Amino acid sequence: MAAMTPRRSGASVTEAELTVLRTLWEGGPATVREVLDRVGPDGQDWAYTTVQTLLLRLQEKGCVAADKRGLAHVFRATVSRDQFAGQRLDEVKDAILDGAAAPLVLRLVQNGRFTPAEIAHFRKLLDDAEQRSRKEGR
Amino acid sequence: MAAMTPRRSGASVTEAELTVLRTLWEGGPATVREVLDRVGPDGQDWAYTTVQTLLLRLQEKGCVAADKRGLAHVFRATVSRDQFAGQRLDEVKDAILDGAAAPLVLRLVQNGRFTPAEIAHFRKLLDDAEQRSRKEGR
DNA sequence: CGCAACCTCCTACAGAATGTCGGAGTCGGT
DNA sequence: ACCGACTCCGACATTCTGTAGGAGGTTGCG
Repeated sequence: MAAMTPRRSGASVTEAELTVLRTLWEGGPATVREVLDRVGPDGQDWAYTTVQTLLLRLQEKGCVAADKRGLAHVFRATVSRDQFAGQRLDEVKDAILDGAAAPLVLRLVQNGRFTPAEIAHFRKLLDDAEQRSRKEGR
Repeated sequence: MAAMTPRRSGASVTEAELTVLRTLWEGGPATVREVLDRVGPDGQDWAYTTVQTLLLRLQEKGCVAADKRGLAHVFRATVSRDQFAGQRLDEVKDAILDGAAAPLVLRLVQNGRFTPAEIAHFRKLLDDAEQRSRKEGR
């Protein structure tokens, strides 16, 4: 019996890692200890090295980068929250819908709450999209 | 050192499982052997029981159901492709963006290609969304 | 100067998740 | 009774995840 084929290379940030990543998005760059302090109030009772490992793995996955400040490393997210969500979104779109975006837009717009400004923005984007499809249409 | 905390209850269909699920979406209900025949051309050289296991696990996860036809089971997806993608979408939205849908709509509409009909539909939905926000606004 | 307080790097490990079956037992037709 | 197709149950090698421990370097302070 053959063994499991190697897992996909890139992404796939885990739950715990995501928790850490979120603290960076929400509170900005931080050292291991700072992250530890940030998640503490949320019930995460991790050991110092646990946070460190998580940050390390996140670094290997390219989601965070570290700068030296004195002897400590200051970690910062290298992808914005929106970019990150966008990647995940594309994975869903491509892996499940073969790239079809319409069903997702549909759901999002039907269930979501948006500010008038956001709605106006979307209208504008739709105009652009319409232009694109018209232009490429012939 | 404590062990890993139990994984989230519901979803989380794996790669291999998704491959199987897709054959059901694309080719309709099928028996183990039929699924096997469907994935063969795509390079998947699985053993009969492998497909069976995948289908079984998918059943446990509630994504497919089986009906008896003679002695064989005919499996069918219990969630549509769109529903499934929608769930995944919501996971991304909630886990990463705390429920904010706007960034996702933005990306989707900016990068996607849509037919005039789809665009018209989206416009309509935006009108509805606007109504909702207006009504609830005061 | 020597120690306490921090930090980093490397290694470890238990349990769950995944991918992949094998084999025993059952059912229907020839 | 035998063959082929099916199902059910169990198994296992790897990898992934969560969670650390411990050795060893820095540094400010009494």
